[in-house]
Amino acid sequence: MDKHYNPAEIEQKWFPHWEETGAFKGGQRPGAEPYCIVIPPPNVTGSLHVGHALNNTLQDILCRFERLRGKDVLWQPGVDHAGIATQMVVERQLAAEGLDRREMGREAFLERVWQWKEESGGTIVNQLKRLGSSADWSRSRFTMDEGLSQAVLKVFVHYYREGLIYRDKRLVNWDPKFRTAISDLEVEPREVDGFFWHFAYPIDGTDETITVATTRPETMLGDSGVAVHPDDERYTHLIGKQVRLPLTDRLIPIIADEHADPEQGSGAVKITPAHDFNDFEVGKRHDLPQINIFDAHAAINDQAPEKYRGLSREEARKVVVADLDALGVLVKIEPKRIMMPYGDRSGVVIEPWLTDQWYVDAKTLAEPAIRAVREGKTRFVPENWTKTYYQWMDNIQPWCISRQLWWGHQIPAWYGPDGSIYVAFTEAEAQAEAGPDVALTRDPDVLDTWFSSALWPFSTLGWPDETPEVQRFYPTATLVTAFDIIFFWVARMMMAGLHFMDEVPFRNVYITSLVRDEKGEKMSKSKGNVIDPLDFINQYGADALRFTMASLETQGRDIKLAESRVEGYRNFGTKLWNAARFCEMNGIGGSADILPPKADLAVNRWIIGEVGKTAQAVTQSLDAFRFDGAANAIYHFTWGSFCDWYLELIKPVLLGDDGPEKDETRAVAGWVLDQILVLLHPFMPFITEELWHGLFAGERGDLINARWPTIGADAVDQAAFAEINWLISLISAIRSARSEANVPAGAKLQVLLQEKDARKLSWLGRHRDLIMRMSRLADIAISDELPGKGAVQFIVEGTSGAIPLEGVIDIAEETARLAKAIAKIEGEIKALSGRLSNEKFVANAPPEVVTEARARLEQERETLDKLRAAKNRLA
RNA sequence: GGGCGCGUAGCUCAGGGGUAGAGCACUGUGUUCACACCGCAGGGGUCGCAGGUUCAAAUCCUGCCGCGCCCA
Repeated sequence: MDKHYNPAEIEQKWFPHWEETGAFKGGQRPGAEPYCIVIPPPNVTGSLHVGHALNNTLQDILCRFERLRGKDVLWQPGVDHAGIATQMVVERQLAAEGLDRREMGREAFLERVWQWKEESGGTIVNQLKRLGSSADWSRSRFTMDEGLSQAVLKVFVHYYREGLIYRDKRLVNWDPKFRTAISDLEVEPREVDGFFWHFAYPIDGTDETITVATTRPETMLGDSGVAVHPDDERYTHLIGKQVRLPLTDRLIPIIADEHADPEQGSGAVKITPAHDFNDFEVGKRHDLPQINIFDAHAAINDQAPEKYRGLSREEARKVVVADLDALGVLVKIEPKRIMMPYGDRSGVVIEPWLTDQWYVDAKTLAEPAIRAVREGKTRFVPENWTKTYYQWMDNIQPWCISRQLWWGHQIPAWYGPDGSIYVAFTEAEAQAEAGPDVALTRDPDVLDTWFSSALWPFSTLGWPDETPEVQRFYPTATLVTAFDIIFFWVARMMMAGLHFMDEVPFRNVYITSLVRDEKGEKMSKSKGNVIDPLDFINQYGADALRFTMASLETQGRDIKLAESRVEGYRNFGTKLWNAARFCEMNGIGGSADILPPKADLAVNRWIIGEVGKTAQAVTQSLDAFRFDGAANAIYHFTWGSFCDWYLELIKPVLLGDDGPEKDETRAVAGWVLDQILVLLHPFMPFITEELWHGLFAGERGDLINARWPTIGADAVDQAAFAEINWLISLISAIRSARSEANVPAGAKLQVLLQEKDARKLSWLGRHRDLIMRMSRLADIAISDELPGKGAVQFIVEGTSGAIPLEGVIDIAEETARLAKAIAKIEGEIKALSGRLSNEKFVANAPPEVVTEARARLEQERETLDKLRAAKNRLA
């Protein structure tokens, strides 16, 4: 083995090996329980960010864990075509070449997109591989693949025929930059500085005016009413009268509607049904005309007076305000913080716009999806996300699925000259339905990307074909994803899965934490605080990054990712590496056996028990999705128990003469190291696979296919546990006493122990040399009398001890040290005896708590006596 | 306005009625043939505040203060 741990070298070596040997392939263990995770498909335009790194680390931990447990694991990977994002990227490229998609035509443009996808679309997949993701890459899918497109087609047609998809003219969130509709979820409301413009509209046939306030004055060109609250007495007399709308000279009614808030502004509000979601509803209630004054670019169209036509929203606002001011209609302008909708991709202000679009009847589909969670068929972890899911599902709105883009699944709908609609699998079928002489034109729009993502858990497995994978792996076990796509994706998969597969798409939904930067701020490009996980991989290795992610992944709290943690876990890798090297140097190797070797020595029996406890802790934690708990358990065992104690405790045996003790110890040490490698493999796959091979020359296959430990906490040998615990405490106490008395590290001293207990004396006899070695002593003697002056004293597990140090001890300092220990223990005794003398405590507390308190009190009193005696000896 | 969550050691966070924990940072020290990306030893916390429930509260309940997120 190399003297130094070099993550980069190891990682390069093992990933290709695993892929080439087919270790990631699902369906290899026909007799075993299937276990399937579908990857949340990253955007084809994407590159690895910390969110992906976290998410895929956790998925990989689960998959490797279940593989080691013997399940037939399929981690289904793939990539999403990301309609708007991808079209943007390619359009930007075209623009740089002076080209425009509309000029080149749909077909040529799509060819360009595919070309781009082939060349640049694989970036994120390679990055996921660098992380060590053990997905079955040979089955990788793309939402625009032939098979997945078939699934989309089938779903659309079926939904349509069942009346779950329909075409409707409604207000949509219109993105004037991309000139497409987007869904509610793609709109990002932001609070910005704006104004409230107050206008006094003249009331027809009177000298009165009615004042309305608006944050969007230009929309007044499309006003078709003014609303007041029915109970607002200030305006009761005006209801039913007409306003002469300035600039347009149109007459519009004053209506009573509860939408008008008497507390807001003047209490009267202008109604623009074609350009505001609330006003749209008000307009419908009162049958007001919907006057659409914008074109697709959000410029003023010919519904407005000629003067304003062709002006942008921003220009129109200035001109309208100026003109109203000139007419004396402008009452005042009030600065105000207002909420404005922005497109999450385009960053421009979204325009509520009246268009024909396709909708999914989400409300109907949501019902079974809500029920499935309520009945526990799908479980959210952490559980509180269930509420978020219900809250959205209970208030779900029709889902606008058409997008005025070219990149995506084109909607399988054809229109006749009279506007009649034919939805079919093919054009021929539509034609057949329409009749031979009807000229059909296909709907040019494509579907929302999430429409295809919603089918991901079954479309990737081969549906609509009845593939063996669909049979075997649906429903999938666990979905690992972030909370921000519970609505976008999780909910929609639930709906589609239940509708077409008649079964939930996954049993568990594990919602990961959000990764923030070191200071707890959300990472964003504009803030410049984005951490590139690849930097950490390059610097510290994928294993270190993965372990960091796992150990920081606590349920329900954001992750603040600090480089120091990554560095620390790289150090952990180095520590393990060196421990393995030490084993190798001492003839310790792995074995092909999963059960612990026979052991007589207490240290060996002890460490086997510790492995059992650790294996149980890691297993239980992973079963409960407690990634932090699992990572910490294996970390502490490896570093704290194995390296710090076990390896030190067995050194005398290893350095001593050959014989059965040495053989046994080598066998146990090798077995323990094997268990560490298996337990750690889900977290740090590369270094563990490397060591697994480095430590065993024979044939036992790859670690990725090894078997998870079968022992648990029942492997603990109480006698060995007591003995080794005593040993560790004694060594620690001596070390501590030396250190506190500032004894030079090199000084070899004598220790005197006052001990009569036969069991402890036998332990002492057995470990005498070891204790001397590990606490740097020249001699250990049993003595009835302990020296006071000129000695450091300590009490450990009921044993008094002293280290004579003629002339070195500062008596005052030593007295103070003992006094401090006495004071501390006196406090504890006081608290304990206080509790025990409380009748109610003795009567009400569980008996074992009372017994334990009594035992502890006795122990503490004994220690106190010994501490006092030690202090007295100093006097 | 509705919902969710968080305030525990200098920092980052576990814990969750019955002895306050970890990692990092810090301090001292370095003998030993795995490891200075290390060893050994150590300091450091009225568990946000105030009430309540209980024999017992960091933990459960209520209110308040501070911080964050989601939805309207």
